[in-house]
Amino acid sequence: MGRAPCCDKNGLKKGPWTQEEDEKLIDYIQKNGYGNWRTLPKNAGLQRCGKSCRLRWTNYLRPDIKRGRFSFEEEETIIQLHSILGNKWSAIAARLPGRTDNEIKNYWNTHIRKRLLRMGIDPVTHTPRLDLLDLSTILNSSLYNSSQMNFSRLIGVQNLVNPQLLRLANLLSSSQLQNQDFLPQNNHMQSLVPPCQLQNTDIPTCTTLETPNVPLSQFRPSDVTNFNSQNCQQNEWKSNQIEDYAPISNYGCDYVYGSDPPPSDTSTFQSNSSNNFSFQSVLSNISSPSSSPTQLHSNSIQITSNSTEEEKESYCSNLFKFDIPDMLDVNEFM
DNA sequence: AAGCACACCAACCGCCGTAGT
DNA sequence: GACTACGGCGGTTGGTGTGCT
Repeated sequence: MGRAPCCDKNGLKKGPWTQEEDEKLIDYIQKNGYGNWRTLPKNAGLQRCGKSCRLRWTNYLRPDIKRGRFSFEEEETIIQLHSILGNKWSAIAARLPGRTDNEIKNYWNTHIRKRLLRMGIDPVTHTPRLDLLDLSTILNSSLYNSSQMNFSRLIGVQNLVNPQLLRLANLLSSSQLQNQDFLPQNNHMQSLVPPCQLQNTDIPTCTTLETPNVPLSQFRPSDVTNFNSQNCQQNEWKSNQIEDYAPISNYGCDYVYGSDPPPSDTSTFQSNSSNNFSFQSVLSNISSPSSSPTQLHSNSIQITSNSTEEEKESYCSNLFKFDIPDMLDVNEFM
């Protein structure tokens, strides 16, 4: 059944808060704390509904709220977290001390989202907006028909493939995804999209660590862990080809699965004997935005809170790229 | 100066999950 | 299990400010 409105329409004020109301609310909470929002306005002498009081407190009056412009580090953190969490503003806000979900949401919608759109990047999927491949191409390809098909492998190369297709592919293969051990440790790249299918576009692509729209809780590091490069050479991938298609977002992907804690140098894509990504380390990296994110690229631009939109945009272009030092490293990753 | 369009952001709305009865 | 109250969340709205013509 439907719920009653959170507040009676009789006599309860709406709209912008006055200074007097703010003072009443602050004074009451300082003396009594905030527990029962339902009864708080009455006790505090406010003609507001509890919901309105809670919102005013959590989004504006709370003493630990940091006001003012977002720093570039904060902005980058938001982008990184959004690529993983999606529109989970409260979850993102939890990683940005002093910022509220509402503030982050507003900032995303008014600044970051527009910038990404200008860059041709879908702010929802964090991938280029153009559909690079149509479904029939994928479904008719050896990729789909392969008896050893494992779409989860594509997580590591989803930068090469339309994410919508990957979603569908993952859906189709959901039964396979229930089994973490189905993937043998050899012959991994057998069913990857051949480069010839990927050369139809020069559009730089980017990706997120997580398959778009797949809840974080459903993401299994093993999907990526099982992804390695032994058969990469079969596909005759060349480093220049990869550069054409592989500007994956850094998004913490600098780290190597299994290398927990993360290496201190996150400036380039890392690869070591484990050939693994560490999703945990990704998250821990994200939680530590102080780790000099502006050093991600050698041609990085010095970004400050005073940087222009163009400078930020330029930097964001780099943010959506992987550094791929050479073919060897890429193979190790794959 | 007036009118318009756009940007920004505080606040609201409606839905959902959970706990209590 | 059904119902209700409540807190929390994400999407949206609308008022205000700003810049352009």
